Amino acid sequence: MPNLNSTEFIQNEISGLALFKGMSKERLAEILNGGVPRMHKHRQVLYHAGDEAQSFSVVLEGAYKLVRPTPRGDDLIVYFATPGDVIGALVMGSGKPYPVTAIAMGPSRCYLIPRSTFQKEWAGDVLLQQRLNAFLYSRMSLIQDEKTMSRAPLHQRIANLLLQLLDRNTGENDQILPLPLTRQEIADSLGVAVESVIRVMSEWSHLGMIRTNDRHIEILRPDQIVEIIKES
Amino acid sequence: MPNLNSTEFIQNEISGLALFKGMSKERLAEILNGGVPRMHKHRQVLYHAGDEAQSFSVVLEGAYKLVRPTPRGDDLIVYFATPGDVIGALVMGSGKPYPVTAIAMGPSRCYLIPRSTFQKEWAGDVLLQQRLNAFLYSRMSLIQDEKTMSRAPLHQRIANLLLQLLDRNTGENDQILPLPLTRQEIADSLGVAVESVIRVMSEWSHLGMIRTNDRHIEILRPDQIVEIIKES
DNA sequence: CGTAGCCTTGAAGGTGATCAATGTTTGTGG
DNA sequence: CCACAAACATTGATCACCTTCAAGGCTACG
Repeated sequence: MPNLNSTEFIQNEISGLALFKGMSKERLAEILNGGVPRMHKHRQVLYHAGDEAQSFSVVLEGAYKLVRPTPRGDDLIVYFATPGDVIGALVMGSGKPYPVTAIAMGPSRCYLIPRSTFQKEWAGDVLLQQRLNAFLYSRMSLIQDEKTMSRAPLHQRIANLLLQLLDRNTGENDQILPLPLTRQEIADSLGVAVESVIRVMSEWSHLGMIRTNDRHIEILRPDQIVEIIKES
Repeated sequence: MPNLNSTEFIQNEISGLALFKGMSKERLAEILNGGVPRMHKHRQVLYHAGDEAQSFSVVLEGAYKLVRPTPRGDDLIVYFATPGDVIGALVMGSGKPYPVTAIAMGPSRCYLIPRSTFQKEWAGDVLLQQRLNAFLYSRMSLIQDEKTMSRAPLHQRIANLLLQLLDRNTGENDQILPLPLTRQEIADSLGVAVESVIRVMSEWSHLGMIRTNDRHIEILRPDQIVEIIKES
């Protein structure tokens, strides 16, 4: 950890994100006005569904899951947010409460920006609006992709999810999923029972296609996983 | 049908939509520049998934379904677009081909605007971008709502869909769904088999909860449908 | 008046859910 | 550092729900 002025150091880090590409230092300072970095421990809650939406965040490190409670007790995971993602920003414009709960997956870090800054600086900035649009659009595409497989057998849907997440990998170690993931979370993301997920993935483990080490899933044979999706 | 100058008449009609609320006549003319009204017959295709995205549309009358082909032969419906909706606009910014196929449900009418107008007038307009954002956001909410019910029994998911669509009703006849809908389309929207949908809805028909007349579904007992979603 | 699209019904079968019990790892506090 | 709790992974048995396949009827429309 370099021992820099905290605010300045973080602004340097943030300026590298796609969301802020090509913006001047001065503009960036306005856009981030009033923001603070925040650390979260594993399973710590950033905000609850139903809370008044008073801030939004840029993910810097680790990962957060966006979760919706279901009528039954169990949760449904709507999105996995990884570094560079913005969470909670989409609701800023509407004046409604948060629609989902955000929970850290492993130790994570984000930059938390007050709602007032959104209204003053973000809402009227065409470029930012365009980029938020692009985020929303890609999230929608992911959901639709998965929905398209709703009639496919479970092993295909799991394979699809793993590959989706693997695609987010940046740089080195491109065989390990970029976020710690339990079988329960995979099940919650697909809307199926844990046991079903376990049965599928246990088989893959025995076949040597994947390996799990403390919630970190390694894809040993991506080619075989791809094959699973394609088969009849 | 009043016999007015076509362009002017339609601009009058369009100016009433939420998307363009509060815009001046002059600005509206710029925004709609190069656009043409277009009629579609039942089942006629507005554009195909994979086609180069050269235009987008505002729905004026009737309805369009946005469809994704699945690996198997069958289709999956990702959205029902009704009057006031914009379709194809979200992909304009990305330079990619259309991600879905748009098909008219019953005789329908839309206003088709060239991509160039989007780039010249829409992309740089903060207000329009905000409103497109809001559209995207509400579509996302609908999909998530439905995904939240993925583990619920089928009759609850069908009930949820019907109520979602009933909510779009504008004014009179608030018991009849605002678009002609086949059982096949309900099945394609939920990602289940037609026969399953039929079995559920036939029972409801016999119980007098719904009634179907040439693809127009009437909800006779909304209260009972609501009850179904809540039970256990 | 025939075809195409849509609806219906029945029988058989499979996939994944549920329930229950147990093992394993991680994290916490004395 | 140990003990205990909590979270996570696993396995088996049973069963319900939905799918699939097949056959037939109804209605709209050219």
